[in-house]
Amino acid sequence: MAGNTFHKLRDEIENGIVTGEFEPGERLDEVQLATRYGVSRTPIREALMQLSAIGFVEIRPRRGAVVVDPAPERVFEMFEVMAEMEGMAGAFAARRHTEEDRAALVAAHAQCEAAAISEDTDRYYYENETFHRAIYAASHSGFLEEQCIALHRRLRPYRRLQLRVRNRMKVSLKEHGDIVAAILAGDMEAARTLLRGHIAVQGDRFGDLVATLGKRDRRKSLMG
Amino acid sequence: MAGNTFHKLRDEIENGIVTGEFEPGERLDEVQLATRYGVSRTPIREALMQLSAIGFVEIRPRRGAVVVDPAPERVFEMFEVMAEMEGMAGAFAARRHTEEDRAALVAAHAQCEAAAISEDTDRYYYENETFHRAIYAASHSGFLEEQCIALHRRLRPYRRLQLRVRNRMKVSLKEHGDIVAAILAGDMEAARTLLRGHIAVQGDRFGDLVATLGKRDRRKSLMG
DNA sequence: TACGCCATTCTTGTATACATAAAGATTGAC
DNA sequence: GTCAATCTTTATGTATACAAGAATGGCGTA
Repeated sequence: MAGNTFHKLRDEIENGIVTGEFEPGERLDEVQLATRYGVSRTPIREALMQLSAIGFVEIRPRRGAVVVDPAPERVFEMFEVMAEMEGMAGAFAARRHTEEDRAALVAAHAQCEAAAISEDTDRYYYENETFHRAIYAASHSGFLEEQCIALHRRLRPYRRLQLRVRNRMKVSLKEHGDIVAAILAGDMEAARTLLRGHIAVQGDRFGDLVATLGKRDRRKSLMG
Repeated sequence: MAGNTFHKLRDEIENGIVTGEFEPGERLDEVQLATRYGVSRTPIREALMQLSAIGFVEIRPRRGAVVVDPAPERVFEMFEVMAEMEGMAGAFAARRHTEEDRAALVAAHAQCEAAAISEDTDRYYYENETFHRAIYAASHSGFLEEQCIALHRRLRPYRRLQLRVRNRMKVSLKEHGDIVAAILAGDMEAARTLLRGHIAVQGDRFGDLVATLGKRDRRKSLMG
């Protein structure tokens, strides 16, 4: 076994949470995970410790680890902060982007457009992520980039169905276009405002999120 | 031993890093820590795992844990993000503060003023933290509050001498006054801008930080 | 004397064993 | 029949044991 099993396990379990394999509120049994991954409890525990520090799981003393199941208000707060962080990244990008950043942004936007035209939501989801990461990179703040990526991952379980909403892809693409224009024009405040609005949970998307959270709560109450 | 030794150890070690007992770049020997705290290596490792997930320590495979020693640019980036996060909290606070928040803010500001008048930098440092936490609380975003507190802690090793700079306390107090006014007036953008400027590393403070980092780097190079 | 190779030692990473608290079941009393 | 108390069971928390990769020092050779 390579030197850093716990690191791989951390990624593995985190991925399971992010993709919804382990649902919010689900109990994470140490021995069960250990047998599943063919290791002992020790590296499993170390992985869970790391995940608890990031906020993916909660470890209650003597009662084991569960996937964090934040209250709806907390999820809204997280989206709210995400919106501001993206705005921040956009503002920095507008001020600091290089020629390469510009090319990457335009290319990522074009890929999103292609995905939107072919109405391939899965592909759009992927290209959308590339687009946003291009903005983070263009901010030229490695720290901000990391923070954005981390928060983005944490929110992924709550963003799953968003793009399947009617017309969301087209609206999203239009917003991307405006964002690219603002960044390339070096307009910090426009980039900030547009990105904030692009991410923010408001209008229809508010209802979508409520529906998602509602489903989750129903399931939870069924399970006791 | 109570059920959550690793949790206490995590706080203990994190505190050691924050207060400078464990300096950036310092190696954290597992058995050494274990004997020091009178426990086995297991909970020590679990604590270190958590600290590595937050970014306080770095665990290199098969080569142990060291206190993270970020490059100067990274420290600047962290301050930059901190400034924006504080601005965010201020903007939210301006919009959402309640009567109790208002009272807490005014009271915290008064305590800062008292500390400044008595020229007690240690006390001002403490009251200043209370003041900023009052702003986080007034943002009415538990998530943002947590993020701000966490980043604030991470930056503490680099903020140590800041208030001892000539006149910094008076300038800081003046800025606090303007910030309180903006928040109480409900002026989101003024609160944001003022707090951003209050935290940002610029002008004299840039030099102070460079000096601090310089000292650290010199030490590091002496140690190989 | 300097450089490189090998052996020893030390430390980390993982597994297992043991202690203990919480959850669940069973029995007894009212 | 229901509730409660106790015992059993199960899983977590910690310690210890073992395996294996780095670091270190010594030895030999150029």
